[in-house]
Amino acid sequence: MLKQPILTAPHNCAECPIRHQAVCARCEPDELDALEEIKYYRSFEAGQTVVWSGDQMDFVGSVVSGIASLTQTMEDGRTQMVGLLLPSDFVGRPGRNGAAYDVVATTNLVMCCFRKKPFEQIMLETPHIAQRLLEMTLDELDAAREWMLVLGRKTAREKIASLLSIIARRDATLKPNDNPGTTVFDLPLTREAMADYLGLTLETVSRQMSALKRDGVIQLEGKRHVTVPDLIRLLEEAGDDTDGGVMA
Amino acid sequence: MLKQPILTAPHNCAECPIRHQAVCARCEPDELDALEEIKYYRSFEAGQTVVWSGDQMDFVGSVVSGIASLTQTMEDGRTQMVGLLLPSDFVGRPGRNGAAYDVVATTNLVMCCFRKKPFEQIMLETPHIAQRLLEMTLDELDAAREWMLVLGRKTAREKIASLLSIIARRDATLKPNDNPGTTVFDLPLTREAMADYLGLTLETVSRQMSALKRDGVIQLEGKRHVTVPDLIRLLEEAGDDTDGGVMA
DNA sequence: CGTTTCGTTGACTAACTTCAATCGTAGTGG
DNA sequence: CCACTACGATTGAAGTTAGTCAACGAAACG
Repeated sequence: MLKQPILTAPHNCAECPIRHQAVCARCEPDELDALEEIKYYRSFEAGQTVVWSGDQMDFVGSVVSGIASLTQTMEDGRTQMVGLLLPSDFVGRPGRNGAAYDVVATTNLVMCCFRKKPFEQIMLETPHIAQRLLEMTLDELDAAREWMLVLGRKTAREKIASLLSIIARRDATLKPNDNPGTTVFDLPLTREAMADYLGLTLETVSRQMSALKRDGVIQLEGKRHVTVPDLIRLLEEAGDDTDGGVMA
Repeated sequence: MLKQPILTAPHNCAECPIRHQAVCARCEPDELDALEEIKYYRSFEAGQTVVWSGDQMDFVGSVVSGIASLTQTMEDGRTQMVGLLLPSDFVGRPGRNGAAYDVVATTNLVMCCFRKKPFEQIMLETPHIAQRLLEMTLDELDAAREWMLVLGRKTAREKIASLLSIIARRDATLKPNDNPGTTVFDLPLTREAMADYLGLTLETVSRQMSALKRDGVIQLEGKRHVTVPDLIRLLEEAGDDTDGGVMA
């Protein structure tokens, strides 16, 4: 595994990078104080498992930095990634004890955790938190459903293009546009993780990556560094509606 | 299309069949009164579209009786069902104007609708509603993620068995167990709808239904009436974890 | 410099789709 | 009442896509 720097946790909410996106986004100062009381940071190295499916889970929390994945595994070993957790995403389910999925750190990861019982209590008293959590959950549901279309109906090539689009779009909103139309990013996933996300084998992922490269849809430097010369072209390859409209 | 009786709407919340499962489940009498003010019933015939993806949606609501489906369609016509809405399920998203999916009545359908703006207002003032909606949304998210495993990793035969399991399990909880181990139900979906749900072609659905019948996993009378002599066997065919444990 | 991990590529196979013919039942109109 | 049609469903044969098995390549680590 490539050595990555271990990121350090912020010292308090004021300097927290996800302060205005996470479950605490709408909290007033006094509400934040209540959360500070029950919060602690945890760091994980790439590859570490944060929670095992079925295990007792005594905390909930937010991804502060790094990427984690939610995966389900069948008895015979087939696995499907069912969620990709980016900074500000929420982990855990208030009102339930056992974890439903494995949570694995895909990169080095810092999480802001809240002890579950007190968090549930605070949530009852703090509509701002419950409202924000509802909003985030609805967004996740939309993302999951969009992914169902990818898994159920798209070809291998379209699946790869869809995944790259998502990552490219996210990076495009994060970074200011240096070159208009051109997008550059590093894949945060191994070929195997991509395969688990897309319901493919890693060989098929590799082949389709090579095909997209051969056809000029993407450029690759090393295994992970991707350049997208024409984002519209990539979206067309993904089979998404591109004709000017806002994405669904 | 087979003629079905048009179901009539309940007259008030007290006699509503979904009173204790829907978004209003935890409401106090005075909270129900507020909802009664802004509610109205709508009926749809099997096959009718309730909402078109992208359209303005000026209401939210609950399925009272019947079944509806959420579907996404690509430009070239490929469609994927992304949700199956059963009685008590919630339709629409507070805080968003456009519908993200097509909502189609699969059977005759009665919905309890709330005008959207006032509903959003009531939700802000009524934690019982927001809490229940959060809980329901988390459940739907779990269902969507379970479905991602089905779509991404299961074989055609396992997919069919998974769908039958879900319907069988639902009917088993609804009806008291007449014959222990034996489950009987009517499929609420055409072969094409099953295919759209499972990310298959209708031919493959038909072939695998025949195969499951040939192998004695299910019995068929007509196209729709299904008998499952051994539910455990069906669950094994679905590839689900059956060894005594609680389902994930 | 060997070892490990991740990725690529090739040959072959299996699973599912596509195209097409046929069946059965329910509703329709002569 | 009975053909006629429409629709859903089934089945077969051929075609395509992605999976499987296997060898090899490249970079990083100790």
